Amino acid sequence: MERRPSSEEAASPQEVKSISKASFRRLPRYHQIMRAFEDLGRKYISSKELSEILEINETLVRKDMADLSIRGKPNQGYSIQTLRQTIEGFLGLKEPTEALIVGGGHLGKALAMYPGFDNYGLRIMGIFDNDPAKIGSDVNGLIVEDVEQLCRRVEEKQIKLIILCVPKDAAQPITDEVIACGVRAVWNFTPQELHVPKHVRIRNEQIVAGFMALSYYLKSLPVEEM
Amino acid sequence: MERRPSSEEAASPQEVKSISKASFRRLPRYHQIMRAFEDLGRKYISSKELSEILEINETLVRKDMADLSIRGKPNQGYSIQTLRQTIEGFLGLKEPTEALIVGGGHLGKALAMYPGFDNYGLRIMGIFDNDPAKIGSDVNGLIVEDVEQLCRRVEEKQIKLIILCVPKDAAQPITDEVIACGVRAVWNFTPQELHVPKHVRIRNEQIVAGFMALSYYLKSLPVEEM
DNA sequence: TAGATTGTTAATCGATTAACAATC
DNA sequence: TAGATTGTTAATCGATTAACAATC
Repeated sequence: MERRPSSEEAASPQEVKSISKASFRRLPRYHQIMRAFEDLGRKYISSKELSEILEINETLVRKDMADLSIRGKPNQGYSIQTLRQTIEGFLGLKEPTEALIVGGGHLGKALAMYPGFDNYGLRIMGIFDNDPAKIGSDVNGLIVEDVEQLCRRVEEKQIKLIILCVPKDAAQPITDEVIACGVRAVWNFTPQELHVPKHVRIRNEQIVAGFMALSYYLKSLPVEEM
Repeated sequence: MERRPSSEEAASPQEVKSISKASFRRLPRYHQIMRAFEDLGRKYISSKELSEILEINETLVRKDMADLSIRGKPNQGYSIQTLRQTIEGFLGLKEPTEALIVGGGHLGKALAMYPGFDNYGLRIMGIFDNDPAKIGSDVNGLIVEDVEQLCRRVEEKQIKLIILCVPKDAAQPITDEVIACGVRAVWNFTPQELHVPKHVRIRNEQIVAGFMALSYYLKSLPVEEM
């Protein structure tokens, strides 16, 4: 019998034409929720349930599904597996992404050891520092290398992504250097604003931004509620 | 001579009535840029310059300033110091916020040692774990305490903010526990979606979300550019 | 079938941008 | 003064929501 796509078949990345910015930003949370529900053995989830977890409107969830070209089943909802796989396909999480970490401080080490990255195709291929005391030490099976070697390794392994965990002042020079060697994306954990050519993508993880939002909330609490 | 507010005087928090959500989200980046420019000794910055750094429209910058009740000087721009102080006042960064870290793994340690928090009034008052091997060890001058003591410390010190760096499965139970002891905000570094009462604010730092956005970009690069 | 749920269109809301007058 | 820049209003754009028909 000929195999036809079932109504809740995952859209391949190509099938997802375009997606709104706002919808794009919600994908990681959808993905995480799908993983949690899969662990619980659930097969379907309704837009109502999703909307309650994400604290957004039910219609918005259905709009997001439509953007992803995912079709649900009346009376049942959306296939959890399909939704997860569609997001993974769309974001390219099924193909591996090799990355190097620059900076062997606490944060760099914490990221090198983060066990979850595997699930998203992120492979940490090396970690670099300029401190002789750190060079040669073992981090989760990786040997810390001299940052002098960084560019060579980028070229050898055709690395496209750098994870930046260096002190602020080193951020821009290292970024310039690795871009010259072919890097296309920088995951920036420093508080430095980086300047890069148009073909390079930056993602700033300004850790302190999260605190600021909470501080605002805590400070504006009515006194009697404190 | 009577002191009158100069045209670029900082608005006190009360003076900033309300601010759009989108504008609120930009405050941390404005703040960071102001710090960098102060270090360089600059006094004023124009909306054009800011718009270029942030890659947003010039008018939007002026709208944000208006939201913050900050007035610029024609021909000069906005006072860097005023802008920084207004944001700090608005977000409550001038008053200290005491917090406890739960989880003494790599990430918990990295956060406990993060030197930048001081500048934002964030004071890490303790770090907790349930692993006997970690309890009693020193992290940046703090002694890791047994998580059994957590609630007691929250109450003693009237802690309102918890920084959560525990394994996924421990996230919800610990959250429930500290909320019962009076905590009002949770800075969640675990990938667990948390359920909390309405009066508690959550900030999720889903680390992996940043990677997903970069993965999408890298995977959708035209082949000849790879 | 009735009920639950999806899917889509039109209306609304909020954020951004264009245009231009006001100011130093 | 001319030029640079702010400040504000109206127009536009994009995202969200309400309403309701379609489906199992």
